[in-house]
Amino acid sequence: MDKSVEEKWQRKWEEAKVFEADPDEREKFFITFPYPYMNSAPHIGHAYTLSRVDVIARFRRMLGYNVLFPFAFHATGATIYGVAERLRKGDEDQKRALLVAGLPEEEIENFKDPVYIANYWRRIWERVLRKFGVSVDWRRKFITTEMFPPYSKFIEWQYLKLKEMGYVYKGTHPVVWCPNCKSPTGNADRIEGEEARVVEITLIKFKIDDLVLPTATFRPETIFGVTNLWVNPDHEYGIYLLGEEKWVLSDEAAFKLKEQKKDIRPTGERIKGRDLVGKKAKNPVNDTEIIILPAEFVDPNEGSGLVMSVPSHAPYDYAALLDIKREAKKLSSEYGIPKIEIERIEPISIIDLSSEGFGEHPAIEICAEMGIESQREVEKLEEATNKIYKKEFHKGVMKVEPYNGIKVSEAKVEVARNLISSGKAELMYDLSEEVVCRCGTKCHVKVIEDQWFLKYSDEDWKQKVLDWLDAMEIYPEEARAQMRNFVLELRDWAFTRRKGLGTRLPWDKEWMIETLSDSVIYMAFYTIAKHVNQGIGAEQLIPEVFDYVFLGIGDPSKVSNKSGIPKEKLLEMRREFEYWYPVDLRGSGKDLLSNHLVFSIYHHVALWPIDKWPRAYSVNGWVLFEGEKMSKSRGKVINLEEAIEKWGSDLVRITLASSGETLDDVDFREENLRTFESRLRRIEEYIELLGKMKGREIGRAERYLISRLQRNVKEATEMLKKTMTRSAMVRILFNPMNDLKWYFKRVGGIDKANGEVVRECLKKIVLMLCPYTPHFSEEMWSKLGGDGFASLQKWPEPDYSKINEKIEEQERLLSSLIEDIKEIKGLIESRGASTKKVKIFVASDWKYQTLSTLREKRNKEEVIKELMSMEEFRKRGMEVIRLVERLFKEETLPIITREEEIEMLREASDFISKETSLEVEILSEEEAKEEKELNKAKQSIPGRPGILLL
RNA sequence: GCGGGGGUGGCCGAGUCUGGCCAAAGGCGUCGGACUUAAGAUCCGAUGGCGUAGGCCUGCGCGGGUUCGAAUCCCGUCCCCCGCACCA
Repeated sequence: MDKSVEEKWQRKWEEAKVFEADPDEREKFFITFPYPYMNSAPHIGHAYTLSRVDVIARFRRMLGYNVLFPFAFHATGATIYGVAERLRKGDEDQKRALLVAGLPEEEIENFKDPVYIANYWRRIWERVLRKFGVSVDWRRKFITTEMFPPYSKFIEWQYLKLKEMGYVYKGTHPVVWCPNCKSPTGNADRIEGEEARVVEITLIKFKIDDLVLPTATFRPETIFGVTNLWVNPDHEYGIYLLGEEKWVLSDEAAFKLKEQKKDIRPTGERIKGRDLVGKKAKNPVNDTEIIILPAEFVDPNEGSGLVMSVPSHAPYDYAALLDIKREAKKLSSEYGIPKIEIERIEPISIIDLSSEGFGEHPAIEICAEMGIESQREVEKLEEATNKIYKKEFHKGVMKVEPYNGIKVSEAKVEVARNLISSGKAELMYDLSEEVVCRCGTKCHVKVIEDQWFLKYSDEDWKQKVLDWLDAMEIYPEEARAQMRNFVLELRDWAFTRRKGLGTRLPWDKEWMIETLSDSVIYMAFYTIAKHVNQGIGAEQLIPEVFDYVFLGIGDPSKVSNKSGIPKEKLLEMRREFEYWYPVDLRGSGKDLLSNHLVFSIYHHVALWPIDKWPRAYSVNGWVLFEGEKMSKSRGKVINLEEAIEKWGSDLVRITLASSGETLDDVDFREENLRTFESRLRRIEEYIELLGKMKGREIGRAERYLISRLQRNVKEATEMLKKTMTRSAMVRILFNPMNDLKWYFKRVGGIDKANGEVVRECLKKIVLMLCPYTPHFSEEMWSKLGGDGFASLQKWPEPDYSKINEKIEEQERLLSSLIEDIKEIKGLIESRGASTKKVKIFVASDWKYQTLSTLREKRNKEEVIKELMSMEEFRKRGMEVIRLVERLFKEETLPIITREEEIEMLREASDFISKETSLEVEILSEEEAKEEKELNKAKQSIPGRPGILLL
């Protein structure tokens, strides 16, 4: 599509303010796209979701809705801020990344200012989106953060509201922390340990008098099976004060605990691991004396640096025990432990795993099975540990009091809770694997204090969200379950950050409201953004204004006095909000499924009554380019503006919007784009050829074409209502084009086609394409002599009365007849014979009678009985029965009558002749004479005449 | 680990809820033909295998089962993808 043509229509739309939406008497449709983050230019990934949203917006507009599609820009968060900061520090990698992404060199200096960055991309976004032809009402644009103070006022109002309602509280929580960057380290900020998670470890306090030996474990329930403790003899431990208690800890563990806000102080005393060996500690659950033994597998970096030994259920412990026993003599002399103390250690079985075929000591069994004999067989031990851990966790049952009979998975939680609450254990956080920050520093878990939380765990609140999730429309349907489960698992949300751009928490200015939390209800802001942009100052946007406009609380005169906003304006804003809200459809990528979209429901549910909650969500997958994942790091992101320059907006739009409609990722391929290009070109050709189409008749072929078109219109309409932009495309473009092709062939050439019928057909196709290819459609619409903008035409209404099942069936029968003839012809000719003529025998009348009897009865015996009661059938005997048997196998019985079939074939005989290059003769079964003819004629059934090739 | 979703023809992708019209829509690709000096584009046709008459065989991850009949329902099994919070 010619670029200048696209620009022409964009200009015309703008001049005519086609997409500026204000309240009126029509039914409204409010559609939104999550505002994009301003750290890059739009790429085809954005454009995919965007094209789908715009298709729906334009479709709804054509359906007669007053459609509002606004747009805004998101700048909240630490990413933009981080880019600027890294540039200020002279980070070359950052600079290179920006240049690779296409940023002009001279902008680098400017990019040291985060506000500049956001504004820079924002200008580009708006420019590109206009080129993309999205039907946005730009009067309502805005950007988040304190860059645009009215927005901050809006956010402040929201959080004051939530606090008032008791949904906000202050607490602590653990994060993965980089001590160098002094900030939490998200998955994307890590060179190592992207999958790492914060895990909870129980530190169980064994004691030697008042000295605490905390052993770290993931399996607190095994405390009942402890036979000894393990210490690394070569390691030096420190003695720390934890509150009132004296703890033996590796220094690493002490550091971790300190970062986790435990009250921990060094005493300066040190103790060697080997000095602990042979000592006896008390098991806190039963006061038994537990001997401390040396083991080299104990890693001071993990947990506390001390471990309890449960050889019955932990392969490592059993393997170490084997080592120890083997060297009992040596140990005895080295550490002065009586040999007997070592020899008499016996595994204590506490978990029943017989359901999995294990006996008393699963760890021993698996070690034997895998041939593990020493703690040095690390690889095997890891595998064995994993296996046993999983099996016991899922299938194991406790067999010691007071947990006898309880599943391990439950006992584990119980035991830990009881130990901790009775002061016999402490909770410690650790990482499931090592994490290294992008800056190269090793990370650990830090507990952040004074953090502000949104109480998403609140039962009533959560329940309301779940209920609404069941009630609202979600496309595709499978997204619903995902969101639902996310809500069920959702804990409280830490919604403030120390760093980045955003809006400050109004009552605690040290904190910024984080990026997902300031974007939950901003769709409401669109409804008034137009007025704000016309000159309402941030200082006028006092909470009372929002209370009134969004919630209808307060007296407009008083609010006007206090805020200085004219009362009329306030009333208008209120009316506008009432008119547009709620959001009718929010279309997004699947990345927002398990966060933003859910949070948005949460906040709507909290602040508004049910009639303002979001009506529908539509979610789609990512875009691959030529089968490959786009990735910023590899510089393989397809910039939207470049794509538009290269291919034109319409082709990019239609290719994207037609590429998918589910959560699966889609593939953007140039070859697909070329397909659309060729189909569009063909439409244009057909339009140009309209003058040559001289047919006047409305015959079978025309009725078929019209019927098929109506069917496609109907299906496309239904699909677009469900945001199925891909499935709809098949009905809008591919099917109709194939039908037209058939039609032209059927009537014997373009010049014989009925121009008026084709024109109507093309008009409908052009209009239905308009949401996808608005520029092209506008251009074709004017070529077709249509009035006004195609974008503002009425969406073709399916005319059910023109859907003609009979005609469709007849054309189907015709086409399969031709296929059959061709197949036979091919077979004959493949052996060198030639063909010249086809005789077509329409079935005898009694066969049609059989068919209609069959259709009424649907029961073989009855049908046969009834037919056999008639002399005419009886005399045919087996022939009738065979036919009934055969028809019974056909699931769809033709609805055609004999007369219709004959008429259809007569009418189409020239066509058949042309298609098969054979002379055609239509006969009835009774007209068959010689044996060859009789044989073939006999095979005829209704809808499927006998064929004889000569 | 927990949760969600999948495995369909050379590829992408419908169909699965509501079993039969499904050798399986649509698109891509491939092959043959037309056009062209040629290539490309475009158009026409074919595209699971076999087949001297419209048929037959195989087939929707794998193995079983239910049924007159299964891509569709049930059981088992293997494999793959996505999310899991301080990244937006």
